[in-house]
Amino acid sequence: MEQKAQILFKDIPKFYIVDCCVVFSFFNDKLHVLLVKQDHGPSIGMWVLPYGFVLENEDMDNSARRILAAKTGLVDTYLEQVRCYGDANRYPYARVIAVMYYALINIDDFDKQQNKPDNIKWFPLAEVPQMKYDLNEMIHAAVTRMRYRTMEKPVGLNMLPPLFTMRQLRKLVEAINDKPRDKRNFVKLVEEAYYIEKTNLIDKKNSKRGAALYRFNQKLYEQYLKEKL
Amino acid sequence: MEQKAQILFKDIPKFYIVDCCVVFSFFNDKLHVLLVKQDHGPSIGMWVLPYGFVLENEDMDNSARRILAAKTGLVDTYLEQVRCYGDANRYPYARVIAVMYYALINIDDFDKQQNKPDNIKWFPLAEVPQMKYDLNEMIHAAVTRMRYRTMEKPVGLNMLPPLFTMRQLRKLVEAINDKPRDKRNFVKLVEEAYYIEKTNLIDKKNSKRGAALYRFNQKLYEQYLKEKL
DNA sequence: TCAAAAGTGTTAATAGTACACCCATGA
DNA sequence: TCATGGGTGTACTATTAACACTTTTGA
Repeated sequence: MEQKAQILFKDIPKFYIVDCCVVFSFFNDKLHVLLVKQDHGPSIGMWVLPYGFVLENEDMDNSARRILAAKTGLVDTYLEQVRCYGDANRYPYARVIAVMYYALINIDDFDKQQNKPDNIKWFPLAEVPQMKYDLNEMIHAAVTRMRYRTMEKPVGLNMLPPLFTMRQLRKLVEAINDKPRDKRNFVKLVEEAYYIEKTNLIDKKNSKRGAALYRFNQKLYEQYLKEKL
Repeated sequence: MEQKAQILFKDIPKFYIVDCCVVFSFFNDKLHVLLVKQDHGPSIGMWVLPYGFVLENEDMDNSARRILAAKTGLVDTYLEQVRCYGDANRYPYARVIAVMYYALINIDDFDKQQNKPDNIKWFPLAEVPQMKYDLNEMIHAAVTRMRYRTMEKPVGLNMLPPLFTMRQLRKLVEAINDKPRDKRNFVKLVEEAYYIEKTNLIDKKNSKRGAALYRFNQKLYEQYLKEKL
């Protein structure tokens, strides 16, 4: 294989590749994005997206998972590639092609982690600072894609704990779409999505009266998908 | 810059990058995809997507345009990146990362071109052959994205001539969504999208009575977008 | 006892779907 | 004169949006 490749790929240029992650979480009724303060290199002191080089023999998606785990400690997170940024001059120090992913994580899982890097910080989406290169554009593209995907599939639940109240869910949807929802209409909407099942459990942390806890049911979701056809 | 890069990027692996194009056109009331019969290399004789290596100092999108122009002769085509395929073993002869685009072209413009390569062929979408690697998956992803995009923006018109009849437009939409439309309801839909303006011109090629020709009006479209807010 | 969040139905407006006949023309 | 595709309106259904009061309970 190596010899064949040498003939076929003679004089073909090669490129550095980085995976960039736009990591979303939800708390204080707001979407947040995780940024990293650079501690070396030409952007030292600047906020950037978590990134890392793709390695030899490493699937590109796995590379993104590795980079994500390095900053958050989390594995098995929801991760989706958005697109690739390949302009010749996007990064001034070398030709580096960036493949951008977004991840959806539950902030409780993140908070539980030990030994988190101290150069990371959650920014509310509306307060993300101006960054270098095309990083702000990346976040914008990630938000757009995430919005679309959360309408199409219930992946937004990755930003909530396994048990959540109707209020939490509504606030999440409001934050994702940056638009308030009528409380009663929202309940009806969720009831139609019957794969979000009401449990007998009551959350007493956020109200005196207590609120019913709901959870995602995978089996019911598969049934729901079949019925929708 | 080169010296700095040598320090920063010491021991970082580099990769070959190809752009792949899923080229769509519309004729005989069907969507078609352009495939290329390989005339060299390990897949000789097989149908593949038009592809080519990204060059040094070439923006990745421009690379896709160059590749597209080589097969179709067309410039200024509608082109959108879909995503990047980066599994370590996706291509067995070397680590090659593919960035996939789709293009929408008007078949009349294509047919007008001189000196077209003779190893290319239009396949109706339903008759695309089984191909090597992840190429069929790429087409599927391109169709999905193209469907979504054509609902969101009138980019599907790139597959019609500048002047088109209501029937052509309806057949195009039917082909894109693989679903028939009621003729009368469709007219109402297009009338609401008032940026598709009726001209005084009549097409007599496809019917004895003659059919009104419509065209896209960019100014009206911008106005429409403003009003939609 | 009262503040704070939970829970709960009905009506109006809008958007989408179903459906069938006459028209103009060239062959 | 007739076969072919062009053109047109109305009624029904489904979906979405608007809207306000009562309940529970811990502090």
